[in-house]
Amino acid sequence: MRLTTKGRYAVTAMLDLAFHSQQNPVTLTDIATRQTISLSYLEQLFARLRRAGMVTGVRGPGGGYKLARHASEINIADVIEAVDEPLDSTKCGGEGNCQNNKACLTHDLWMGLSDQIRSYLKDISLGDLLEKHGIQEVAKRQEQDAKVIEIQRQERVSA
Amino acid sequence: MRLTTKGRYAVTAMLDLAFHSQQNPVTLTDIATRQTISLSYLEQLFARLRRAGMVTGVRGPGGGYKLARHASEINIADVIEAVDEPLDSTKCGGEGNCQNNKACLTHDLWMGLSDQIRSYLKDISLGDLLEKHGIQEVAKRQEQDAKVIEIQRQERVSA
DNA sequence: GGGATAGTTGACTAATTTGCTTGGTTAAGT
DNA sequence: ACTTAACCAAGCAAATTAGTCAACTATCCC
Repeated sequence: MRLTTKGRYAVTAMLDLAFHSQQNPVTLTDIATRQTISLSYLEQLFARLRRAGMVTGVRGPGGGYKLARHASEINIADVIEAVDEPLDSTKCGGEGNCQNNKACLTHDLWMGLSDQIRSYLKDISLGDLLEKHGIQEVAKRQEQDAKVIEIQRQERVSA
Repeated sequence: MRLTTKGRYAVTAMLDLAFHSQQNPVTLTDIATRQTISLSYLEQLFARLRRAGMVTGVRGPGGGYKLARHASEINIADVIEAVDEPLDSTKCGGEGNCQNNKACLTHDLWMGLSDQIRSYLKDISLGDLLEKHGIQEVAKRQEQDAKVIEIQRQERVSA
């Protein structure tokens, strides 16, 4: 289990998606604008999330992404593991043969620690986070900000 | 709070140190041999650990490193944060101005999550890990393995 | 004192990952 | 047809990881 900015981006984007895709699909462009993540990087992350079966893509106008399951049934650990590399763990792929073909301290201790963190994150769903106090206000403000940015963009285009 | 291989190396090395430095200081060469981590990489990690006041260096023959405090008073979170970069968090250094000078979703959610992981790791000390079942056996075997490697090295030198 | 041991420091490098860009193709709605 | 937006792929700059090399300093033992 690793915790990097990549995982953070994925969780943030999924959270944004969970919040805004109650009825209609949400475009990556919208998420990119609201969360200030580059569109193409989001595309890469969502390709993995889609392959992991966590989101479904809808093509064409009015399309975008939706959660494949309810927000309360998608946990943080799965999101992070979907975008992270297959987590080679140490050098042995969970074989426990990293040192002279036997288990090393890393395996017996860090792996246990890692499992505890994973199980901790598995108990937290996107739905749990959405219910947290204050999220609604932040998300609303981001919608407003996004509209302002959109208006500015259109003014630049028509100028 | 980030979790990468760098932090894992640091925890593994500190654990090895905690186990072997009951009486005498332990050289980085020994740790490098037992844990198969490159000596120079260990040097970099221990330079940070020393600056963070977690270990003390003893120079000269018979020297090496010792824990600055008792193993039960050194927690995992501190070890990881000592070797990791000053964790710039997002783009704002904890200022909460990452998006249009206001807080973003990342701040309100991921940061909270990160804090929970940190406090979780703060409750686990090196001493706790040492007491875990099975550690003693692994460490003993690693000592044996290290001796074999040393003998092989000397044979190559004298040959 | 002189040499061996061992920590300390710093500069430098190769490989990998991260985050992002560019330029497309394909499916679906209008 | 045209637009929208998912999907796909190659490539690239910056950061991070992991490791090398070389010089220097403190300490112990003979």
